[in-house]
Amino acid sequence: MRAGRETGFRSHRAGVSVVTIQEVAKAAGVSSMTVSNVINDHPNVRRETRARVLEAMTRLGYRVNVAARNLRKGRTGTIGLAIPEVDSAYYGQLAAAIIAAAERRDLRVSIEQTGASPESELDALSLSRNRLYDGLILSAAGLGQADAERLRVDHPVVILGDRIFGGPVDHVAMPNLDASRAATRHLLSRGCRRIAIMCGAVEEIDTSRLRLAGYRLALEDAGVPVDPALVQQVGRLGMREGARRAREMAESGLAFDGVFCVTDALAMGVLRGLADVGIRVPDQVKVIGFDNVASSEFLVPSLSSIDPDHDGMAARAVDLLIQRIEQPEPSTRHAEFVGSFSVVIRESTDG
Amino acid sequence: MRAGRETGFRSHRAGVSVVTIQEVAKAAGVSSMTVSNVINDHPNVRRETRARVLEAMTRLGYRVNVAARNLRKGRTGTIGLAIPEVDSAYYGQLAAAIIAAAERRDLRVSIEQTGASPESELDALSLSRNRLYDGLILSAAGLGQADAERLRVDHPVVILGDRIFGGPVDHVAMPNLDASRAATRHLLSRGCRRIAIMCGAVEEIDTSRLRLAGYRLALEDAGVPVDPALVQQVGRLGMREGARRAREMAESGLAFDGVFCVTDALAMGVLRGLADVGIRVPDQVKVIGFDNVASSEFLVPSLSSIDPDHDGMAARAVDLLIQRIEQPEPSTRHAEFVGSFSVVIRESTDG
DNA sequence: TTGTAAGCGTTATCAC
DNA sequence: GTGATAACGCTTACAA
Repeated sequence: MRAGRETGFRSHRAGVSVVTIQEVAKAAGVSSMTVSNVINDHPNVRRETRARVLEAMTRLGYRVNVAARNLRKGRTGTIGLAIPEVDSAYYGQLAAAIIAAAERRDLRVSIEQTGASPESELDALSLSRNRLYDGLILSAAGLGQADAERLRVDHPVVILGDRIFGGPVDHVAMPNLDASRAATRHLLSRGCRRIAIMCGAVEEIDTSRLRLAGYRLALEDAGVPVDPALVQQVGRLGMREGARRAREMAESGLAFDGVFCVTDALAMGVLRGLADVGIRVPDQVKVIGFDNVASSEFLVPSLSSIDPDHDGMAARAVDLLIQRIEQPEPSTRHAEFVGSFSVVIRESTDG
Repeated sequence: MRAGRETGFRSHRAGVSVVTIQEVAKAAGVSSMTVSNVINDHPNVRRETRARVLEAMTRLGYRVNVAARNLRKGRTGTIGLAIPEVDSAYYGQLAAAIIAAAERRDLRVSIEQTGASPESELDALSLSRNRLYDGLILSAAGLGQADAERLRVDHPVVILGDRIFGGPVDHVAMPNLDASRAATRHLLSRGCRRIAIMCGAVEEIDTSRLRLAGYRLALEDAGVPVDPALVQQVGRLGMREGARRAREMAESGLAFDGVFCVTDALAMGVLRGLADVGIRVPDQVKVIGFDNVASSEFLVPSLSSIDPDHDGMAARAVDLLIQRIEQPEPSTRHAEFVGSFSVVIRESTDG
């Protein structure tokens, strides 16, 4: 294991030597502390000394060992972001917003994919508690209200999403109810009276349940009866499911003149499914989605949608996490923040 | 800094105690080594001892300190994946494929966004060399052939992409030339004779240049002259640029009956742009993309595309990286792997 | 302005 | 099967 300590070299792997701060110090004729001070831009180093150290660092090819630094500092400068999938437009955009917000606060972000399983989400939590990250932003899709207590950890965590409210953690949520109500109201304002909603299962408190509630409120506001046949629940909130269900709805003879989809992915599928069966959007049926993913603007017809304030939510989540990291006051009450939204009107409802 | 060592508690942050292996050891009446052996599932621990240790661990709420372990082991069990953007369908799918491949090899993946800037890409490289990751898969978009030498590092790196060939690193590339030739040939086979290509600037060796070369070859194969007016270079390979340029092409009076777009994002934009000016796809113009992103199947019309073997490329990249990690033979020749592809025919070329 | 000493929490080594 | 010891490479605290 030891290989020529005297020579000033140690190796982890055959043939590859690792330069330490000590070796730089020896080469520059200073102590290791001075090297450390140079690395960390501490003021109390003479220009000349600094130059000598820097020269030695370059010459030897020195690289900090982040693991050692993290161990010593008890901080990593990195936060974890756990999302269900990296290959979805929505979570991609969310991740980009979080990265941007964290960067402004000099934090790195490490993205972790959970596949929406409760186990993986708890794993991510563990890793964070294991001091791999200074804190974790968890976009919960697998864990539910019943698991709220498991989030009672002595480590900074912010929950993003709609499955856990009032838990023992800070929480940033979407404006589900109001936004869905507005989306449905928009369809009503365009003359729709038989408005379907396409959502996921609503056993738990989650995105689908909240958005369904908004839909119902809007219909009640307008005095339009809620027809259970128009509540279409699908297994996954993806394009394939949206397309298939839209075709089924049309072929079953169900009468509808509008569809509110709880995600843009579903809505993209619906546009496709309606095209398959020759239903014209927006002439015969109007469609609105939720999330305003980047591609919605470029679909044919372009897709009306709810634009949630990704950037605002991301900034808030990062802020909350940083607060917890810097001042972990276990007794502090936990924040619940709900983002804002706007209705983006495009061709799919503009007929 | 020290807070009641006697009580068995130490704290990094006010009010938050951190349980160490030592404390578990004391509580279980064993040495810290035995605890370590239990944690790491070493065989040489008596069942009874193991039980006692596990009980103490649970009782005290022990969590490994990953930083300490990484420092001691010289390994992190994590590889870095540096991609230009996390909010693009293509890179999202690529990341998902890499994560899946790495998971099969018991490696975690940390995703890093570079924004396609050379500096960020070199940053990612540094972090990896700083032993934050065991190795790095770098999807280069900012660095070019001229920077190849900067990749000569004593640390495992695999380059993914088309901007650096024959560099001092392992390299996994797309089948650009053949696939573009096949895409163009497909348009020819559907009767197109005035085929435009939409690509990025081609100053350097990169995706656009290689795909343009494939396009030219296919035309030459078929004896169709290459009209420079049909080579449309745009600034970014995104939807917005595709849409704008398609409109401009149509409005300028340029005659074309097919468009080969070097990314599906461009192609989505083109479909939109052509719709804006009332050109019917595929009747008047046929369109084919490249990448076969998930949404292409659901567009109206659905988009023909080149399906690169993401999974195969991802698996290969991870394999190569693992080889380098496990047996860092600096002298080994560097591998160049080119993936396979298939042409996926959909409505946009099927008229 | 610079150096000394100690220790962050873990695991490899080797002795028992 | 278990334990004592010594690092891993770095930075905080304090002394010079």
